[in-house]
Amino acid sequence: MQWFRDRCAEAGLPCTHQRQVLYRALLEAKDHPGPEMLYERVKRDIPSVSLGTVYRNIKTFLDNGLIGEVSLHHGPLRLEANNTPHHHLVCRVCRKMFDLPAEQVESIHLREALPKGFHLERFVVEAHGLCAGCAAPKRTGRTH
Amino acid sequence: MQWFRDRCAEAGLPCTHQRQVLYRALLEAKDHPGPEMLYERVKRDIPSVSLGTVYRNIKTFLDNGLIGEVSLHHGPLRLEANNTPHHHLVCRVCRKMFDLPAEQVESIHLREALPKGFHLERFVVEAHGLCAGCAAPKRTGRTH
DNA sequence: TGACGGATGAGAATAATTCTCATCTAATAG
DNA sequence: CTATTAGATGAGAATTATTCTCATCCGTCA
Ligand SMILES: [Mn+2]
Ligand SMILES: [Mn+2]
Ligand SMILES: [Zn+2]
Ligand SMILES: [Zn+2]
Repeated sequence: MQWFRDRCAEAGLPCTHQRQVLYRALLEAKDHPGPEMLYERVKRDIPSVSLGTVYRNIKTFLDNGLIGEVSLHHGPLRLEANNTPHHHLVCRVCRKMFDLPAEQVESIHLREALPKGFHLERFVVEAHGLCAGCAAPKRTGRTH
Repeated sequence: MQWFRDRCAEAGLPCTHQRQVLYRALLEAKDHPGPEMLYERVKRDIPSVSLGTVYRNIKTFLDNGLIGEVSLHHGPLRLEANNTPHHHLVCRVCRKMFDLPAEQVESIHLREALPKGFHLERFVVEAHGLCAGCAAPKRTGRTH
């Protein structure tokens, strides 16, 4: 939590009671919770907190790198008819996705066994980075 | 497309004009489109199609394995404070997620270079399967 | 302490998805 | 080829997820 207060100070973010409780809820969570779940947990300490504040601060924390999103794929469903085994390249900025044939990736190996009880079906690999468009250096001068 | 008609017959699904156009749109798409995008594309051929029909048939196709979802993570945002490098085990049924420390996965190697122009930042690995709860055999007898 | 810029709570607005129901149509039997 | 009918469709309401607006409040810094 001291780390949290320091990062708020660095980023020029007021360290409000709501923010501290929200961040602590996320620190203690082991279940990768979503906004509604965090709202419930924050409400235990601050019954008057609003859902809007939870969403607003989640976004603030993400923008400042205080917390992370579990996946680049939240939001609308995305689909494909391609049923050959393959992985994806994903642009972290525009979220375009490109196919990466499975045979192009060497098989995955673990150094230890998976936790007891989990029944593994397959490994999915995503290459995250910037697509050609998003990696291109900004044009000099006018931006439009 | 013949494959599509055969699979519809197998599954006992009427092979409607809407379904054929929707499936063809997905076959021809290389951009992993979402429901709104598919709706636009189907409307070119069937201007009267409704967005509800697009969503309904997407779900029908998914349930019957005719098409695939790109990721298990669409839907509400999920978050974590854990900023150590790590991957995840993901249950395909209940979508619970468990951490998998990065050092437990041997580094990823490609057999060919990535497509020109993509700037790789990191590989993300997901172990998909069934969690202990979802893998447990159904109790015999009553289901509740 | 006091001033003030950014944060908050309440609730409206928008986006994403699902549901309801009257009507229509693909599949099949005659 | 027509009649039958189970299931599909279009329209739009309902629900869920997220963002926005604004009057008021509070953490920070002088
Ligand atoms: Mn793909
Ligand atoms: Mn994690
Ligand atoms: Zn991009
Ligand atoms: Zn599960």
